[in-house]
Amino acid sequence: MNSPSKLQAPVQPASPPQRRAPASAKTLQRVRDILRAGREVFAERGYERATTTEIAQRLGISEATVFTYFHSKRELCMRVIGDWYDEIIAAIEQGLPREASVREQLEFVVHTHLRLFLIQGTGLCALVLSEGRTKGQEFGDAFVELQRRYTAPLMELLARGQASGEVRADIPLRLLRSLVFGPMEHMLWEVIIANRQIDIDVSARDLVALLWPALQAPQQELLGLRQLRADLEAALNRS
Amino acid sequence: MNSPSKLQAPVQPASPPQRRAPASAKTLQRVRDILRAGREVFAERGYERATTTEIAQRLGISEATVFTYFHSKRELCMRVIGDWYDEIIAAIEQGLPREASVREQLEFVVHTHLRLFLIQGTGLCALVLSEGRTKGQEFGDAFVELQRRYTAPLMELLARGQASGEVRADIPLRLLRSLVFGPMEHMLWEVIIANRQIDIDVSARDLVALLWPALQAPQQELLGLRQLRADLEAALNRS
Amino acid sequence: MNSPSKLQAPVQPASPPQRRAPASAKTLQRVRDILRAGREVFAERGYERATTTEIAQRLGISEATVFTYFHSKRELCMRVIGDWYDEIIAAIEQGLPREASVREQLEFVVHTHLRLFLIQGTGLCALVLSEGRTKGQEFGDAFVELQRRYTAPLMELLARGQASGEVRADIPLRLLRSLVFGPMEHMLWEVIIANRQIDIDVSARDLVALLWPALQAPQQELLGLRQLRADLEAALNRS
Amino acid sequence: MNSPSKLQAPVQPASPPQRRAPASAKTLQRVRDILRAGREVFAERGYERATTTEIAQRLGISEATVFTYFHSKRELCMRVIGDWYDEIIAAIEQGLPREASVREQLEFVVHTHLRLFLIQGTGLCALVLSEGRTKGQEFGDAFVELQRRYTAPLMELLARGQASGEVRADIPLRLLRSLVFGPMEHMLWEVIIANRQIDIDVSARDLVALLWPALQAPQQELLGLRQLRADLEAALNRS
DNA sequence: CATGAATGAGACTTCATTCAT
DNA sequence: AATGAATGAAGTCTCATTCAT
Repeated sequence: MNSPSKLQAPVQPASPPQRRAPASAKTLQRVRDILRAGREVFAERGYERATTTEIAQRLGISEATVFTYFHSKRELCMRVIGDWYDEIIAAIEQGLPREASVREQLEFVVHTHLRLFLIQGTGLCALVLSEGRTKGQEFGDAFVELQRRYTAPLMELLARGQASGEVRADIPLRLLRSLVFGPMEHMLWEVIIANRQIDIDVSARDLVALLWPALQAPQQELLGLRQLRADLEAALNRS
Repeated sequence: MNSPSKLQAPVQPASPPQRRAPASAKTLQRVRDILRAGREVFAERGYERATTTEIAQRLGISEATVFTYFHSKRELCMRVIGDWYDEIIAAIEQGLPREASVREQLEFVVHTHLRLFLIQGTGLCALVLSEGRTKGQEFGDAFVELQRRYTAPLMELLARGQASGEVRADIPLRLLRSLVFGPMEHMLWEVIIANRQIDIDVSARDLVALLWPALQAPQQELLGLRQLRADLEAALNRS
Repeated sequence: MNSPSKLQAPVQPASPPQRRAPASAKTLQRVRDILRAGREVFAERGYERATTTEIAQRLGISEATVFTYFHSKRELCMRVIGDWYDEIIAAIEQGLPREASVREQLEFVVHTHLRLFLIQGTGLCALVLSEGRTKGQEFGDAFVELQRRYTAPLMELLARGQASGEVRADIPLRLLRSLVFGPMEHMLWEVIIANRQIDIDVSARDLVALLWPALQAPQQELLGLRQLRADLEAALNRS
Repeated sequence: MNSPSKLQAPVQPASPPQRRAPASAKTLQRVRDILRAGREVFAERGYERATTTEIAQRLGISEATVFTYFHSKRELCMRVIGDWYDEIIAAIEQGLPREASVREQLEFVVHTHLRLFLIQGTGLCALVLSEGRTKGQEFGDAFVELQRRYTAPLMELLARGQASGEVRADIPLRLLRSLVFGPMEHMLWEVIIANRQIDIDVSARDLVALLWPALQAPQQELLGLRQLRADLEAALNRS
């Protein structure tokens, strides 16, 4: 949680005597409250249709109080997005079963993404999608870095897979990444637009099963399975 | 209105607001002009940041004239999106080499999508993405139908592939569709956000090459081996 | 009237086919109305305390209408000030009795300034004074040019006086200008702050009578004696 | 409060808000600090653009503390202006070389004014100029008295000059005062608006030299200089 | 005494939309 | 049909000021 993103100050004061404002417990709570309400409203409405009035109303505070803690609507939105990214990144980095096979790790990554997006993320996902386009202006510049960190765990995983031979190496990593994230986001998109519910566990398993042949080295799967059968037969003979 | 799609007319623009009028050539041209300018502005700015003022200015006409032909900004935007969908659908339906192999047809579909999206569609894509979320309100309801028609050619293609044995039949069509559209959209997304240029021909070919192994029917030996492996895993889990 | 100040578009369309908008009579009247109300309010309240709300209220129009004709409060204020300067400049340039003696012309300049300032200008004078300080930012840059044009008639007059021998030439023009404008503004200042009324005709005549000895070329005997005195003082300082 | 001026205390700061309190040294220091910071900020920004936040920040204290010692922003500003006036008045009253000639005293007055204005006063000068206009409301009433005390030394000086025959008596004192203060302020104004630097010593001497002929009784200068030459010749003959 | 925290009031500005001509 | 003109409604943001601790 709260890895050192350039976008935001950590909500938990990791190092106390760090900045000028000691950030009292009360202040911290207010910041958290506003971020929570802001996340809700931005997720529900998108940036333009979200209003600072509504964010304040949900907390039962004055609009001016929101601006006491965040200089602008834009800054608040950036913090909301940054925090959300950080949560996802932290959840994956901390939970990744690094000892398991590449395929199992891949399943974990996909499952975690689907889960976090679906809990509250659909709106935020759309928020990032629509606001990221204001590229080169206010948002967007910071988004590229967030996006990089966001996809880093998967990229490393795929690179390790390539090194170990579990993942085909004749395709650029970037394309492989699109192969994984793309369908995932498309599924989410369908969930959003068609308001259809899905079973996260099942969907994650199915998606990886579907992708896996494409990620493996050609014939690799076949070779692996033949080896498995041979091993099994040998084991049976030994027993 | 009285057009194939519930939202708009694909090639022959819809009748003017009053269906009493015979839709003179002049009126038709005005509607087309406004739709063209509207598409530009909505694509560049997104719904909220687009202004009717700018749309009128690009045509050198009065803002009020826009409202003579469209009841509201919202209606205009819907028509813009609807027309754009229709264009893509028509381009694919008309150009699809139905005699070629499924793989070749798939390549055509992917290539056409990438091309149309990248010409002017990135903005419109983001527009749909962000506005589609106003679900249950004004947009959104109509989008589901558009989405259905939009993905229909690919769905039919995949269905034919399954029937002919060229595409595996053990996976729901919907998942296969995500497998194709997902990476495609993800690539586009990278193009937008990172401002990176891609070669459409190469990208389309690479993407299909990558996807093909996952779409193909597994060979018989593979199927058997996979079943074996699944049985083993289940047994181990039970023990 | 409406000399080509860089600050404003002429209110009367001097050259009809000049800009895109033909500036209809109605529009021109609105612009004039807003400028009039704006001049009143800015003069009464100063820039910061003037509100666009009040300007609109005085005209019985919506606040939005004000912004239809002026992009911002700041732009409106600049136009107000620019127009006012132009009026003063035009009044002096057109009324100056160029055939009369320098002293009579000087009296005309002083009288005109006092008159125009006192009719409505006191507030505007203070406005320029207080807003000009935001130098190097928004205002101020344009003010230097306005100030130059504003003082140009007097400067030329003094220069002509120097050339003809009616005004002493041994003092920089700039200092002479301060000698004329300074007391004039100070009188105005007293009028404003002490709310005292003055007789413009009398005041103008008195002021010029007072200044004239200081502006005239010193007589020869005086010059020699002054030199003597200066030499003595220098010698004393050296001893 | 209980100070010479109705507005403030010149050297010993006024008592704290509650006159019950004995005005501890600590309290006095606080008041002085706030007045100092307030003077800076009001001078730099003008009344409206100055914020209590910035004043508190410059002292590293809470905004609320400012309001512990001053009831309102307005009151603080009045005290700031009053203190500044008192400083100028005190500097002139204490330094005036009453034994020297009227002309030399005049030079001292002009020099002192220029000096004090240019050190920090330009901003305060503009502050008074712009805020004095809120006549009849909060400021303004007290300003008349300040203005009177502020110009008193010069008025007395001119009156003495008239009595001694060194200054012409056929012109109202008030007009003579404008003749002195006017150009002085106009010079300052140019310094502010054009950001031009001047040499105070030189400027003061030049200005008085320029003004002196106008202040003298007609022919007075000539008479004075002739007397000087006669005295000199007599002295030389005696030596 | 000092202040952290909160806020009411109000400012400027934008924009889709209407209507008389 | 086309538009010039006007505006209601709403939004973001600022700041002096208050009050409990």
